[in-house]
Amino acid sequence: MSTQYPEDRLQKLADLRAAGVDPYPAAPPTARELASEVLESFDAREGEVVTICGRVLGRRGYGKLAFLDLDDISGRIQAVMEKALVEEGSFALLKQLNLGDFIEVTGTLKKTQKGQASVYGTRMRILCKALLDPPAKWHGMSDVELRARMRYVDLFANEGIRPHFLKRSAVLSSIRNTLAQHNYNEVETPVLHPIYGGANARPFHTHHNTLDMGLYLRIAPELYLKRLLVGGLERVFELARVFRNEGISNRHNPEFTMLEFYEAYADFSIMADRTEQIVVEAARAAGCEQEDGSLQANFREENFNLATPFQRIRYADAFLEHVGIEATDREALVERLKTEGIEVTGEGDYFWWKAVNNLFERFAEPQLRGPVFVTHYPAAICPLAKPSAEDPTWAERFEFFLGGMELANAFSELNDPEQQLENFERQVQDSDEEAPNAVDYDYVRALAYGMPPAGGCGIGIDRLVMILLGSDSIRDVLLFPLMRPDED
RNA sequence: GGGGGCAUAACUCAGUUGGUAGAGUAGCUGGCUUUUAACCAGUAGGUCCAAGGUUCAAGUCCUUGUGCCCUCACCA
Repeated sequence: MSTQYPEDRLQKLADLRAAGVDPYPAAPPTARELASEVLESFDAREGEVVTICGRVLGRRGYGKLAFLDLDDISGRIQAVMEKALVEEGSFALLKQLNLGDFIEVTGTLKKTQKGQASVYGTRMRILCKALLDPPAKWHGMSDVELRARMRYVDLFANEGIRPHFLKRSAVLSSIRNTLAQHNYNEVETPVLHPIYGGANARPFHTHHNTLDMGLYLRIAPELYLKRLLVGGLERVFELARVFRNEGISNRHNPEFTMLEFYEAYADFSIMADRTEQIVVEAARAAGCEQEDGSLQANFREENFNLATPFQRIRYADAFLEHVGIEATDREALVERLKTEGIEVTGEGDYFWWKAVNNLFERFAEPQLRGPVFVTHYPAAICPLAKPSAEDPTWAERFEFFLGGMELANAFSELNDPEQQLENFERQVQDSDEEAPNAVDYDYVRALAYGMPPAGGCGIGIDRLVMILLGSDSIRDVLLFPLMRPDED
């Protein structure tokens, strides 16, 4: 990107400075009011003098009269600059004004002849001179690549984008509120991990110079959060940015936000209750509430009713329904795996169930529109979950599906250090390159000091926001999705 | 990584059969005291993504590369 600016802009800058006007004044404006607040109370306040600050996004100029549209976080208000009314020098500033500039207007609240509530300026001050033109006012900036690369332009040039992203903020606040209701504490754990774990994913590598130490960007905060349970922090959560060195798609970004929360003396079914509440409150915060009080999300031309309680079905039942075979019918499964071309890549339960789960993902998951909790996953593929007491074939685990996507994953946390060590060692032997690279012995030692029985849950926040806001692509809910560098 | 598509002015887009590059908006100059996509007149603005190739002639056809989008695979 060159730093060539249009000559006329540079000329205006020079003219302003020659006239003793600072195009980038330092002093913050005082007693500034928001556009929408002024407009809401306009009738009662007509005749009052107010000060408005904002970006000029519209201008309709006449010889001795100009209408300016000022845009701020709250909305838009029209300023009218009438030569007869403004103080010496302010009107001349209009000559140097461009769309995109930030200005401060002080003036009287008054309606125009057409009845539009406006600020009739008596004084105008340039707060920031823009050197580049905003996009065409009518079409805005619609190229998806440009919008993502230059989100700073997208946000002011396209209507509805700021409210859209503010809804994501509202969802995050709502999540914090919901967890606070249950006495959770927000914590921060390391992003730089010497050993990566807590999920199956390829990590990003990095390096610390002074310690001459290889590090990974975390793929999940899970193992650190559970160390906190060992330490006696009974209810903790982290809104964690995590990093996975994998493909990019309309539902994958290399860095994304995962909520993980852990609760001592709880189990996976309590985590399902929490998840349900978090999703419902988030939907309310995102504006999914309808006139009849119901919560509806429209995602990819499909409607999802978020009425509680959400459906809960067992993995084995869903498996039978959609795959057509009992998940424990080994003979029939061997046949089916063969016809589907799914290989069992090793000896033992883990590899067997991995292959079986492949069938589940292929045939059952696409049918799970949600909201639905699928419970009791095969224990062999749940290295961090506690096996069910009634039948250790199944783990106390659920995955939550909504909009055809897996949104959450939770279990009763495994707190048997010897079992955990065994699971870790088996994972490391797995030839799968996404499996953890080394046994986290420190985590096993932590468990050996005793971790209370607990439930834990992870929710993919970006995907939740996609569904609640009806965004087809994860890039539409990320302010700055990862892009290849574009030399221009 | 496989398959398909797109790339032209700051922005949004036209560009015919291969024949000298176009519009609207924004910008600039001038006019205008009630507009709200203001209007009127004038003016300026281009590495047609990049590099090759075919051709008398390429924005247009071919090859390769780059970026983005869609889709499949992997994942959350």
